[in-house]
Amino acid sequence: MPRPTLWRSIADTLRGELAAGQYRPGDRLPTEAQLAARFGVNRHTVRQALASLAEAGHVHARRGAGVFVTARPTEYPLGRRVRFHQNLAAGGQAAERRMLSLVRRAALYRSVFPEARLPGILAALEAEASVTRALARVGVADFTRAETRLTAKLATPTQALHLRIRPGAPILRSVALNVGPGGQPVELGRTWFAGERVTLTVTPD
Amino acid sequence: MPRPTLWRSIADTLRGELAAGQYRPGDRLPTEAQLAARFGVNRHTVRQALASLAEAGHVHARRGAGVFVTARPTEYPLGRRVRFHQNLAAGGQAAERRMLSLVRRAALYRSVFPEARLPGILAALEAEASVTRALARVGVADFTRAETRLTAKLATPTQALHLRIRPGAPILRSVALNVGPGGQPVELGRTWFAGERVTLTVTPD
DNA sequence: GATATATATTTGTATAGTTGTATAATAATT
DNA sequence: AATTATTATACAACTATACAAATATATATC
Repeated sequence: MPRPTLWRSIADTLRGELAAGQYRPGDRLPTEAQLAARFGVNRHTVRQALASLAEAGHVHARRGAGVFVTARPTEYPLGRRVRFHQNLAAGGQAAERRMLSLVRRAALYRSVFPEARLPGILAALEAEASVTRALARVGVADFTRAETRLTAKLATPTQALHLRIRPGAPILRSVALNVGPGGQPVELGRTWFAGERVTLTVTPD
Repeated sequence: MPRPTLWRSIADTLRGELAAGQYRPGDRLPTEAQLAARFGVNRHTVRQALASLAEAGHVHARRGAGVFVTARPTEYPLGRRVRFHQNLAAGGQAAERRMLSLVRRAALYRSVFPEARLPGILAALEAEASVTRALARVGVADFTRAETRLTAKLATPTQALHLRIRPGAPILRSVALNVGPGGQPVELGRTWFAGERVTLTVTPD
């Protein structure tokens, strides 16, 4: 059993996204620099993860061009019972943006925006550092928290790195649904908190 | 009172320099090797000092990069109803009567009642199975939830036994403060949920 | 349109430095 | 004598930086 290192957990994440069909055969993966920013690690750490995927035959790199998903994935040694599910893109989940690289505090977040309902949201997010300001740019002047779901999880190595806690430490996952004035959902924000250092307080008010 | 050891005095020195503003939040400390040279000790002794500073949240280390001074955010303004704040291990519990009762489902709870303010509450609890009815017996006809605090923890073996999960699994701890009509606290209830099986949903209203 | 040419991107390689972990040995304390 | 603190050494994992090599893309030129 291999020790859980950073590059291994990154490789696992990418392998999972490949298996889920998030990248199709022949597709180009994000550049090493982009992946490094996404996971908040050095480019070499991503390279090690990619190297392990390449060794397993899942991807192959072309110098100067990029890293590509192998057309015919090699035989899965587990047999014919192994099936992978397509990632069912639920309604309006076209645009997804990760801002891991920007956050270096006691919380991690990832947001999903309905691009069909909010045209130009991606460009606005590129320009603005704040989600609120980006939403204002595309016409959503105000939004309120419609629902917050909370659950406890264990920190993955990558989460642990960014939250400055040890892997396996308890984290608090918050999934918040924000809606606009008309009640239409405008953002689905996931936030992870270091459970040992943070307390969430809910007051009726 | 901790014994005065080498690493403790080194930690004290560094903590003093941090407090004096010699290193600002975000700054990188000298490398462990440099600190070891400065104090004339082995690198491991410095590491022990740094570890204690890290545990206290003053610094955090990034493998390969260095040791950095932590910037501690104090509050997370996520909305009017939801606030996150640091868990400062504020003790200060008054004389309490404890009653442990266990539910054979996915949650454990333990309540604290102010006996001085609610004479006879113990007897009422003995007689009644419901906390609400017991409170009604001692004159608290109605009470409302004034505040709920949530945090993630790891299950102790005992909790794991009752929640039917494995020790070390993530659990969600909820501390709810219930107040009577006049705003006086009548119950402090702690509940543990199996984080892997339970999701708490917070909705306005 | 075709073809060079320049420029920016992207992967490959090399080197050095830093923290994390493991093991063992030595000195100090009780 | 036994436990704890400190030292010593070696290696693993990750970061930082720089540069080379191949590719992609736009631009200019014919």
